[in-house]
Amino acid sequence: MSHTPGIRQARKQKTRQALLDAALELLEGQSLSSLGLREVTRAVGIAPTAFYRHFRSVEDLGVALVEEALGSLHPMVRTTVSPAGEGEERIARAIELIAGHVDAHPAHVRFIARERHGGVRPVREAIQEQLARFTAEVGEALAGDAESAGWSEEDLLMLAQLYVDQMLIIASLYLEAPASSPEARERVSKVAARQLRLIHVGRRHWLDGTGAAGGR
Amino acid sequence: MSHTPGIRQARKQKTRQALLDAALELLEGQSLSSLGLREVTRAVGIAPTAFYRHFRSVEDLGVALVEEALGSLHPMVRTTVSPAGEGEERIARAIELIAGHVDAHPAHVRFIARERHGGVRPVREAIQEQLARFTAEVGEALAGDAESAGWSEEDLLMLAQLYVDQMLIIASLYLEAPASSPEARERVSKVAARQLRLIHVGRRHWLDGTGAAGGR
DNA sequence: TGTACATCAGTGAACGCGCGTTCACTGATGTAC
DNA sequence: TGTACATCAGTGAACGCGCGTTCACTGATGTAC
Repeated sequence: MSHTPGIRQARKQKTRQALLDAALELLEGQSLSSLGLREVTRAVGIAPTAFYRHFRSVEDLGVALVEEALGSLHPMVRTTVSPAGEGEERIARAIELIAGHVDAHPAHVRFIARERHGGVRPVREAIQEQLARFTAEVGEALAGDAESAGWSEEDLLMLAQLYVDQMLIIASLYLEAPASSPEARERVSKVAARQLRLIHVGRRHWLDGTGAAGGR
Repeated sequence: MSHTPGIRQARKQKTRQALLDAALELLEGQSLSSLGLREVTRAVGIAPTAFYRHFRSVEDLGVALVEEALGSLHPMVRTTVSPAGEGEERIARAIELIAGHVDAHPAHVRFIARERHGGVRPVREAIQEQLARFTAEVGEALAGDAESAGWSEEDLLMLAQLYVDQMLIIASLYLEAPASSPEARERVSKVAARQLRLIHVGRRHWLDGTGAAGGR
């Protein structure tokens, strides 16, 4: 506690953040695997060598971007998925959450969509790890839901995975819709709502027909 | 018909294919936006300048790869989705199709997954175009299905889109499962089957409750 | 069939350029007394 | 409070390297007669 250096540490943090911000902006038009260290430092206005005071490599910066893009999203997802409410209302809530997030952080969303299957292994793995966490969290939230009575653990996780993947798909549909066109965005919202609704219908009738839990 | 040059054209075609093959292999470990022209010609064993006899740029080669990866897939998808059969059986058929395709052409599948949201616009657009074609084709196939009686055109396309996205997700799950581990692949098959089954259940009950076509 | 000319896939030298990384440095901030 | 020393974020010169692209070329294949 006594060693809060202050000024020096604060400035370092600021430069670090500037590097992350500049990289994210440059990544709107290219993949991480082609982003250059000099490109980033040039955008920030510092010497190329200063980069090494903050990251070991561009890959390393990419991993930090994953944390920045997804780390703070967990509480949001939990509170959106978890609490009860009528099905249709929860769908609307989820879609608003996604649309709002894409509006607020388009570059982060694009980065995740792009690098999820991108050419930089450590970044890919960091993203998969975060998505696995989301799946587990959504699974827990679903478990505490009356509609999940009688569901096996396995089925709950499979549904959670379906939801998480669907959210990413919806997010990237919003990304592709020109921000300038409210009609395009409205179209995305409508299709997304219908898809979530269909999944919801499937969920409600999952245990029909069989006395047991969903196996053939 | 009289001007089938023969030898020269055949050799050119062969070199072009060698460039595509070498690029695809190099792309297993990186993104298109960081793939170098010299890298590709070096792998083929020709002079860098010869590249220009076949493609205007690496981007251009990427667009050709999209055609190679997805162009021949349309008939397969049509025949797999279209013909009747019990629901469970059709699901098994679709999953086998996907697993088999990933086994036969892993690099193509990885390329599509990676570049779908990748950093090279023309390639991204070529992929979106192909996927839109798949969606339209699946939509047509669904329309000719007894289970789609009473469905609006809009709902059919939304379902088709859900299926196409789901197929891509399943394909990339297979990609991530180590080829050496039959258990991992079996796990993917099981989850995928359940997800398709849940969508199918949703589809069967889509029109319940409302007399009309799927609105709130 | 043979000859003369045209085409064109692939070559190899050359270019200017930006890259990642190293190194010894500077000078403001932090710390001990 | 003042002084002497330590830390460390950022600098700037220098390096060797591979890149994409240009150009005039070569020699096998194709074509016209």
